Amino acid sequence: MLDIRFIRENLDLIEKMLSQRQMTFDLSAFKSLDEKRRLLIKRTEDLRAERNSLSQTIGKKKKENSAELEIEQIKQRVNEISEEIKTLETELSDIENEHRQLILSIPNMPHNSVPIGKSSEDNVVVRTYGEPKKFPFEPKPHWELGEKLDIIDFQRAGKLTGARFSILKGHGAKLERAIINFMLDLHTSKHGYIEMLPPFIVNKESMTGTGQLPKFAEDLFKLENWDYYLIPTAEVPVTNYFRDEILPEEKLPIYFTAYTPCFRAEAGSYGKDTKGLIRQHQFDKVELVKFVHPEKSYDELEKLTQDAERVLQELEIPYRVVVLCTGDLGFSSAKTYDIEVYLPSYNGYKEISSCSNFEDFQARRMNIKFRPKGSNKTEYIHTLNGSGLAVGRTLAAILENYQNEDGSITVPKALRKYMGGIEIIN
RNA sequence: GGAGAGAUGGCCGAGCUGGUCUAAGGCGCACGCCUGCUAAGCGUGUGUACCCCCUAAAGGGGUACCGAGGGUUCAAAUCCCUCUCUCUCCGCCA
Repeated sequence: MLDIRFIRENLDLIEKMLSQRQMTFDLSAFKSLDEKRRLLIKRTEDLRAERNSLSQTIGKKKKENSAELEIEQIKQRVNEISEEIKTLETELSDIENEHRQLILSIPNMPHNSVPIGKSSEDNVVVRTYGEPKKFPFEPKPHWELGEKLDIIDFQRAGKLTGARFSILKGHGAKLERAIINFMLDLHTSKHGYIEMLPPFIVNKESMTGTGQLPKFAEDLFKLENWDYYLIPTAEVPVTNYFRDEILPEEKLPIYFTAYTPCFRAEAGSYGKDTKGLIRQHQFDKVELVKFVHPEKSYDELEKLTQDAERVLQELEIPYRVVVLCTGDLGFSSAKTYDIEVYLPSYNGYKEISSCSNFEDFQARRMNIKFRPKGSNKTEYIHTLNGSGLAVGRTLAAILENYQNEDGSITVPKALRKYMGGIEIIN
């Protein structure tokens, strides 16, 4: 959410931003609605002020034992005002609702270092790590490797649930667990994050706080008969942890990491990545979340991205980092780096982590502030998050990058102690 | 699931037989004074959101907010209803 006054005073900037994000938005509707709203507020508030002062007068007159008739006349007048207020209030509440929905559906302003572009094709590669391995044989995609080794079962998952679900079995399940533990240990012991295991179900307020609602309801799984949703990412419960709180400045920055399954309906993704583990309705992810001082948030974004990259470095898997252009940038984000892992089955790179600085966009929605030293005023903090990493895609990347000619998988050195010393899956 | 108690500003905490509540008091914080230093003391100021006026800046006025939403009333932190959450006890349960 952007500041209302900022929107009002910078409509031309907003318009430019929206077109850079490839979005259409009726700003003139906002303008007239905003003016109407302010006019109505003024009128109702003036009437309320009159009612309040008349009511006080009645209290005083009663104490002074004034004439009943006089008091009755004032009551009569107040009743008339109240009627008028009631009419205006219904009108106003409709307008307030519409106004709020409009503001909540305006995306964040991109940082000025974000390249301008139309789509993911205009994203800019920032750095590349490692060289894609040259296989002396034809490498297989992870879904073939996984099924042959009987460590991933897509068929029966379809029976149990439906499309875009999978079952990990035996060493596949163990590898998933190993990856999760490896990532959590790395971030807690080397990067200073505090581990959290949050609820996997949250309410509407939390979804609104991080920006999934009201705009992206169709991407979420909602529980029947409850106003609760399955989380699409740990970002939602972890970032909302401090909703409606004022944090002491000396506590900043605060780093959290959390493993959770993630549930995504992804209404708009039919036909994309239909094979394998890449796009599932349920997948595991280790998330990184930061609450930081506004002046430090861009330094923190660089550090957070490096923390996520470190996972792939330790696993010795090639990747590259791209900065998303305005047309590909997420709704709430001011700047995002994607980490893309090398996948032989794609003959290229695939997103495995998305690291974003939301500046005060989420903090304003969630009302998370801090009190700067030497000031009585509060300010919004900045929030960031990034995957550290998507576990399913990491497993896929390991299978594909560590495959041998006979279809067996060499376990990356960093994971062996989490795999009970197993060096080869076959 | 049953019975009871509670939710008030950054924090603690009074008010809860409706009308100077314009939410006491304390702590914390900020500024100033005082004191060789420190501690203590004294004074002043300190919530959020929105709207209006004024503006270079400062400032001034108003409305709403005492867990959330309704209701009664000229007037609600205070009375009534519904809901949420927390705590205590009982029941059930991995």
